[in-house]
Amino acid sequence: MAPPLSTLSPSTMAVPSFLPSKSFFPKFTSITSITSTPSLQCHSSISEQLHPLSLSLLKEPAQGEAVNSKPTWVNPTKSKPNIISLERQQRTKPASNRNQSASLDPTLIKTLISIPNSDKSLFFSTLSNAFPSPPSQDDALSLLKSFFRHPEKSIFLLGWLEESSFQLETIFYNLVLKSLRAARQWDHIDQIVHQMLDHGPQPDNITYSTVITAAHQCRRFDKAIEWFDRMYSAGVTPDEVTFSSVLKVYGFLGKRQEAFILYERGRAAGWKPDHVVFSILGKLFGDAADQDGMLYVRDEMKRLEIVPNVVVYNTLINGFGRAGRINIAKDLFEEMCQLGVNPDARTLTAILRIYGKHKRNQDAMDVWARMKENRWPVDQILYNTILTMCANLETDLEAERIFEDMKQSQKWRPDKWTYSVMIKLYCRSGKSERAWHLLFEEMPQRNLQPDVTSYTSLIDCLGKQGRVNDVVVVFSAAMKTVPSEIDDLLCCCLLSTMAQCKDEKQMNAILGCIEKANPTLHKLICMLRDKLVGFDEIKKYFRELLNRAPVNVRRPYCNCLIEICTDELGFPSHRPHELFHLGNIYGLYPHIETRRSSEWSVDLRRLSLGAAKAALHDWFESVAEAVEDRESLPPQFRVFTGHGLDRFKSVLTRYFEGYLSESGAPLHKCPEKAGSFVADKDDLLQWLQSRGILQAD
DNA sequence: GTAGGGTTAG
Repeated sequence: MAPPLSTLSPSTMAVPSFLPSKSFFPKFTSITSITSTPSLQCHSSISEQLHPLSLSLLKEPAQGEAVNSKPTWVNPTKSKPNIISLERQQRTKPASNRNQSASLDPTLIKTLISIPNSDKSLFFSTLSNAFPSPPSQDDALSLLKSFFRHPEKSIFLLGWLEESSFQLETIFYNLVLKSLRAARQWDHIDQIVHQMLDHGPQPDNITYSTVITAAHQCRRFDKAIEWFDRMYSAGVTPDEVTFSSVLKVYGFLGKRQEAFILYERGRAAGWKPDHVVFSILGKLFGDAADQDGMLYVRDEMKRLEIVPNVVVYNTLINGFGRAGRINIAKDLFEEMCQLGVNPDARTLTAILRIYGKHKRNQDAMDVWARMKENRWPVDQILYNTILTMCANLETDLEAERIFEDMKQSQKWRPDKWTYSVMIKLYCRSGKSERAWHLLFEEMPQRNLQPDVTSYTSLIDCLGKQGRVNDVVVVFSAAMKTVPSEIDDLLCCCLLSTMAQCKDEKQMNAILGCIEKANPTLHKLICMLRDKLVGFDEIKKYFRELLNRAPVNVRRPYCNCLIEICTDELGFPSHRPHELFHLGNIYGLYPHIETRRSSEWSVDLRRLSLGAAKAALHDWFESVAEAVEDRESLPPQFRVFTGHGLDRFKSVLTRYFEGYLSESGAPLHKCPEKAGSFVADKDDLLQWLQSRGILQAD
């Protein structure tokens, strides 16, 4: 029993609801060493694993039919409808009239291109003069190809050919569509394909794949899927290229399940996919950090005995890196080297980025040495990635050496990305003078326009040093050069500068910057300063601010706001607590409190100082509430503040040592667990009562 | 761009 065509179309595919959202692959593939067994491995295949699933997805048995009955093709007079055509559509060269196919006059093409788009009649008459009799197929195609960057001219030519009763085959329309795709003219494309369906010539696989990729590029994903569906109803079975175009659309939409089901259906029809398909699938799963999906791609290739090429390796290495599976990425990299698949600049960019990000110094240095030894190819992005890697691995001297090399190089000169990495590197270690020199001296000398991240780094660095006036200077420069790029991260750095302000004058200077950068934030700060403004109104503006900010900046925003309210800048004393409460409402501080029968704890690590104080106060209150609610309490309470040798990691602990002893809290440094303070239940409750946080019995 | 499909940086 073959499914009716409509059930083959992807938009009507059922997606089983029991599949987990992160990865829909059953956990069947154990992660095995790739390098040790480059030959085919005997994994149980996913189609075997999903056998019962495929019965419900691939076929839709009639009611009453046993699920395990073997379907038979009962109507031999009709061909079996297929999901995919196993033969790729061949490009056909149209019959050409060799007598008239002399190369076209380049001045004619220039003349035609120079005709204003408003003057269609001049375009037509110029053509008619040049071709008293209809042009050959070859000439018409050459003309169309030379109009690739001039979609209006492509359309004109098509119109003129139609008028000249020229035999227009599908290839002519396909070329026009390509020209329109380059110009991102979606509506025009849609219109032309409809016209083809209505009046001919009929669209073929090349038409549909051009249309699907055009819809993708024009961000009309709904249309991409719609046209894929439509080709089945028009009786055109997609081939591998059209299939991969739509798989890519699914990838962009994050529709992994749909892509997987479509792929499996193609496979079930006997399709043997090529490298391009696997690289699309690899990216699709890699972008979602879906390890099982990527392992599936790898295993499928092994099953089909296809050795990945460099592009497939690149997508998989990137994907496993994104999923945090550094060792698998490393194994893949070593495997490709062993198999003689030469890494290119993108491979090296991928692997070095991963090693840098995850502090794999030794692995990084090893690859770098091999790069020099084997003279592996380099490009600008790879150069900058190596620099970023050095910054991540904190090998600043090496970074400086590479930077100097680049300045001397004729081929790989520093660009704005290079400068951004160096500025960040200097700012991280407090070398604001050097960063300043790069940003305001060297970059203009080299005619490089900094982007916002460089300004943000420098503002952050100067802010931490309390150089408020310099922060204002840098901000003004940013407003002048990149006003449209000023973002929430930069505003966060302005806020943290504000917490460093010594007096009203400094604070007003920063407030002035914030007013220009983000009026909502400015309004919120003014409200926070006004003791008459209530919680609900603060909540409304806070929410508005957070909703507009990207997810990764929301918590820093809240931290910084708590910070400025904590410092003695004239904010009402209850603001930090209110803001911390709001941060909790919006899920910015998850998993801070833990309650076990033996111990309750609060984890203040990774909080700013002010936020940590607010969190601790909040915790004391929640303990008091538990007492009042007669909950059973553990014998011990613990506060984590973290530990470490560097200044950043120990600052919270040192601060709390002072704070806790000043306030007489019975939390004492715990020798067994570094970076934490403990209190006995009775001592803590007594102290909470003495502070009025807990009512006396 | 060879009438259609693939991979890199805060």
